[in-house]
Amino acid sequence: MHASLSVASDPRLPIYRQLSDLLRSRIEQGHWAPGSRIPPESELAEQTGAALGTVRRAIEVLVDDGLLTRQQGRGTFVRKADFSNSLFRFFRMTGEDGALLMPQGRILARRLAPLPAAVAERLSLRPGAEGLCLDRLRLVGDKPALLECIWLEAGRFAALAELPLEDFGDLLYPLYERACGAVVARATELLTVGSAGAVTAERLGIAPGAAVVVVDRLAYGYDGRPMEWRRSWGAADKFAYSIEIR
Amino acid sequence: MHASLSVASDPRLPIYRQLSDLLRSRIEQGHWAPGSRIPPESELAEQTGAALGTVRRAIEVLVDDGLLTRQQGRGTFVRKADFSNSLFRFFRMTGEDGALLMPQGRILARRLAPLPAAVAERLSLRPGAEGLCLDRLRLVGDKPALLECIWLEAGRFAALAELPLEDFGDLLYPLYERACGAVVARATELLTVGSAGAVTAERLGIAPGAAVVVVDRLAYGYDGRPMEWRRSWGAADKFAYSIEIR
DNA sequence: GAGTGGTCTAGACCACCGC
DNA sequence: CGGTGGTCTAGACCACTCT
Repeated sequence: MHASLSVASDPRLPIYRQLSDLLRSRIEQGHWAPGSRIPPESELAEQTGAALGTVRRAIEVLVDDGLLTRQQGRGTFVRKADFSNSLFRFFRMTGEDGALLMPQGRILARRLAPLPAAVAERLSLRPGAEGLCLDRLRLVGDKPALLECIWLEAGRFAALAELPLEDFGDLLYPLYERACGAVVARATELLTVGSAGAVTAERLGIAPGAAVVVVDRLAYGYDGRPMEWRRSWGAADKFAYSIEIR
Repeated sequence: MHASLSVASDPRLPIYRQLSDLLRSRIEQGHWAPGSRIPPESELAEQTGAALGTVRRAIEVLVDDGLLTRQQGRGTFVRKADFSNSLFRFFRMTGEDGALLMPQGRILARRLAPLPAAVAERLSLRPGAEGLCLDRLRLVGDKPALLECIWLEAGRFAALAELPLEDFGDLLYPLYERACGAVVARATELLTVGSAGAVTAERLGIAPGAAVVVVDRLAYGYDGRPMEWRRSWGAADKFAYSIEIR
């Protein structure tokens, strides 16, 4: 095929696959910024020498992967991940009256310290590398809902080490983007159940030893590399998660 | 379009949508049995008057929905749902050495009784309708792992009321199919965390009041109607579930 | 080799968006 | 109105499975 297709993609793969790999790499390398519009299908077809239907199929792959979204009449856009409610999806986050409430975030503590070995491994960093650790409380309607322990690479997130704690705001990921140019594309989570230690229980306002749901999250950037590790604790009696299986 | 398309499908919808609705209804009405092969795309195209590409797209919808699977060179098949491990996906089901173990099933009790109101509602049956209730223990390596309470419509599953308890085997869904001709297509599950009552704790071999994960499942047949409701309890310390979010 | 799904093309027209 | 994605067609050729 054309030159623009042969950029380090296995030529035995179907063209639409090679094309989607090409587009994916452009997105991951920041060639097209998150939220921005990519060129129209017709233009991509012309540039790559593929038929329009083939370009459409390549885009379809990335839409299914959650990297792009299409909007009829407007264009195709690099998707900005929206994690504003993702952790709270597992928990009931309504007030007394059942209304949805916007969770607040409050940084309890911040410190620079070597990354624990397990965290360093998950972040693909060398053990003992300098890390930035945040203790954070999330509240729904002024009541503690989640306690979070967050680890970041100190160098990349140096700006957060200086920022006044009051300026962190309720959402961290937009802050990462504003202050450090780090954009979260996706994340994996592991849910388990444990029991609250004394400190955790006190901060969450529950009885020591009470059951808590523990969510370990590893967040990745558009380059596919891990960026943030966090562990969250929430009262188990507030936990609910529904799923469809087939 | 052609007559075969206009079978009660909104004509304003795209043809591929109407077609997938048509195929879906045929599957749900048992026109093509689970596991069997549907006619080749070329034949469907000819019969319906649609282009091959349009038929392919309609099939694609159902493949994405999990109703069909394609096999290159062989054909397209009505998918048989395989729930053999679905409940255990949330739990660690390995032995001491980490090897995967086949869970066993043991019926503890069986009785005919009016469906509880909440169960009847979920099964879309009238309150007080006769139900068949099974108490079941699932074991991994001879150790209790899950306790289940299962409700079925008594009429449809009459064969199970007579069957010796030893003949139920380790998996219920294949039994439903063999004995009652009822095939499960999909299910929804709701996970919450609770604490074990005296009886539950004793049967699971855990301390009374210990945290348990509760899974409520509603299983549907190919006709889209609910068929079985079950609630399962498992020790929370064995619970683990991972998910990818974006 | 016959039959099936998988890929690809070239071109047409429609539906929606924003100016 | 022009530009975008959404649908649809008709046909070609490839890759795999089974016999």
